[in-house]
Amino acid sequence: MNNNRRPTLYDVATQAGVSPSLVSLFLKDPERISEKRRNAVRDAITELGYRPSRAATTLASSSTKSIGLVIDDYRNPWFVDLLRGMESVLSNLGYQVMLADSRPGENRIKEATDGLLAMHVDALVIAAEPSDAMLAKTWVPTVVAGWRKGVPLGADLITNDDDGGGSMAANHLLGLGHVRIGHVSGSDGASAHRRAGYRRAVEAAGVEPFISESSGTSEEDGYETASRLLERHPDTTAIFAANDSMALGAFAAIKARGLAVPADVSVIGYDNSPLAKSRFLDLTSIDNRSDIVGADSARRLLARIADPTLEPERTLIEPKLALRGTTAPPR
Amino acid sequence: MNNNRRPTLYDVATQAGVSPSLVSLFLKDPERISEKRRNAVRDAITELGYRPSRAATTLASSSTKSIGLVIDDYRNPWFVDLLRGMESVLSNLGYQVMLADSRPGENRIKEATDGLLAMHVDALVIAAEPSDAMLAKTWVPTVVAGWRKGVPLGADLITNDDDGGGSMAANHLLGLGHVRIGHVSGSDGASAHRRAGYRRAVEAAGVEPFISESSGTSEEDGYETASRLLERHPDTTAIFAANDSMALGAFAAIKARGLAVPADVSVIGYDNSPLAKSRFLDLTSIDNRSDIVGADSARRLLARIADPTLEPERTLIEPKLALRGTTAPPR
DNA sequence: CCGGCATTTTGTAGCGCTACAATTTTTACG
DNA sequence: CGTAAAAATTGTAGCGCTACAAAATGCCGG
Repeated sequence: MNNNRRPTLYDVATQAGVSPSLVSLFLKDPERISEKRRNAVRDAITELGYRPSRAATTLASSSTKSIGLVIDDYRNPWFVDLLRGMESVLSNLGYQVMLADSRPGENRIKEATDGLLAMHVDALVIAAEPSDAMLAKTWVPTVVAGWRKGVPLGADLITNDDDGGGSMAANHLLGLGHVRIGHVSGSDGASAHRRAGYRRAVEAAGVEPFISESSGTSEEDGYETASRLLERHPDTTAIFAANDSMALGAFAAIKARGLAVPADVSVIGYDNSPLAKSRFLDLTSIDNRSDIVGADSARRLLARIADPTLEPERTLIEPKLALRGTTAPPR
Repeated sequence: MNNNRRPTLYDVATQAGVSPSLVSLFLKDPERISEKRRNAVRDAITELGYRPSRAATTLASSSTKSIGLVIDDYRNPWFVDLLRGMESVLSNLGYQVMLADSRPGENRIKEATDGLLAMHVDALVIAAEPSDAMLAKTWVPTVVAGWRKGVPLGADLITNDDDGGGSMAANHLLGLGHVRIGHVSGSDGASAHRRAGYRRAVEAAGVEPFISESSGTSEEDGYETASRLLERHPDTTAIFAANDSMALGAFAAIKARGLAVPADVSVIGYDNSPLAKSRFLDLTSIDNRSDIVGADSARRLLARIADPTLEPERTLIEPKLALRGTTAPPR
């Protein structure tokens, strides 16, 4: 760190003996200027340690080539797949993804969104529970990713088929021959859909649903809820947990009762998180394909940036079973 | 989304019947203007759906009240504690933290840093392996958080005492009465320090170190390395893993040999990650107190923002044992 | 060696905001 | 009431960059 002020494009221009416009041109596409000047400018930039000011660029140009992503919690790394999915279509086009989390527990999702909009993102992906008010005057194309309670105005919706995934989980257990299948459910919107799918599938098979509902979605919630379920239905041979963390809690509850997975009780989770993929846990799970959601969101947004008159759409992404070692036929 | 262009401060001023300066004043501190105008401005803002342009604010003012944080990988949620630690001291002061990851495997850490600097962050925390070149002309106060290989120029260093933590882990096991203590080590800088601490502690106790070194730091690496260790030293009664993920891998290796944790083999990890805290895994671990590193980094940066002539410092943060159920005396 | 055209380079005017000095309004008090 | 001091409000000049039209330069055949 040097005590002089940070160099500007004008400093570079002076140093290289060219006009500021030329430096600007260089920044946008070095190929467009003569080799002689190009070298001069490049050298000046290196020598001065110049870095363009994004603020100035943003202000002077209408597009920022960046897309905002609002997530609810960094601790829930499911968003990483979403992010990589977005980047897979955006990076080549020179777009950047900017991330903001909503500071869980503080309902800062509006603030997170505003922050991103304040940075002039060209478009927005909201992967958290949005409110209508938030979306009313966004001024940029927006997609809501994942299942959400509200039906937001003017935004595309790219949704994981949590309902279908719930059925898929239940059908997997039914297919293995289980008939006493409990469901450990959570409190969020996605859980509600997974629960509905589960219920539909077991009822279609003529089996009675056992649902134990929690007030949260954490491992601890999973533990308590699964304990309650096993208490009430000691003959349960399989548990479908609303997400992988809760499945881990269910493991703990099963272990606490002296039972084994999958010998006594099969367990299937949801999200196909790193947890599920772990060699030690080896948890059968439902993969909701966030990477595809991310890529689709990005494509949709690009389309709406190109043509803002496009009508909002709604897309459903099919989940996939990730078969591992925690589910087996009943004894 | 409305098709008109996004409103500016001038639109608000016109709508509220005041000067732009007044609106600017309102934005900085609503208390400083008369109640009458304050209401008029507030109403105009709501009605127009106005959001200040951060780019313009940044450009017009010298400080952006934001601090950049460069991490290596979003998938490794250890950074969350760091982030919260920073926020705990910064939020009250109106500072914001901006995050960028280095896109693991692409060595994009310079790009991440440049991106943050392009946004005019007032200061920088680098929680990834920095290169000297990167830091040469940063123009802003910088601290490097966590242990790193290089000795960077002009930056503060706030370091977890990984060496001390390694000793702490070994001493915990020695204290329980173990004498055949293996160490499953990883490939990064932090691992090297933890390894050195382990070695020092066991040698001081007159016990022979068994170290099995991996080429990575993942769960899979932990599995392979622990398997190798148990192969060579079947009488091992305790394993110290270089991080919690690798500890999970060690669990898998122990289970694969038909042994139990902690009855046959005790396991201690490092990082005190959510994984370790899990009720099911209940893993004894070393907490490297990233929250404190974050808070200290923030404080240090604030001091250097206030007085840029301050000399870089080096601080060591003491780790702490997080005692749980995977360590016990040997049979 | 020149016109005519393509290519490269430059000047000018903002983008939306804040700093700060200047001005106007309000308040306090003799 | 008048006036000085305090409080509230405003005008002006950039911050560092890009867009775009205008100017300069290079290149070609005749």
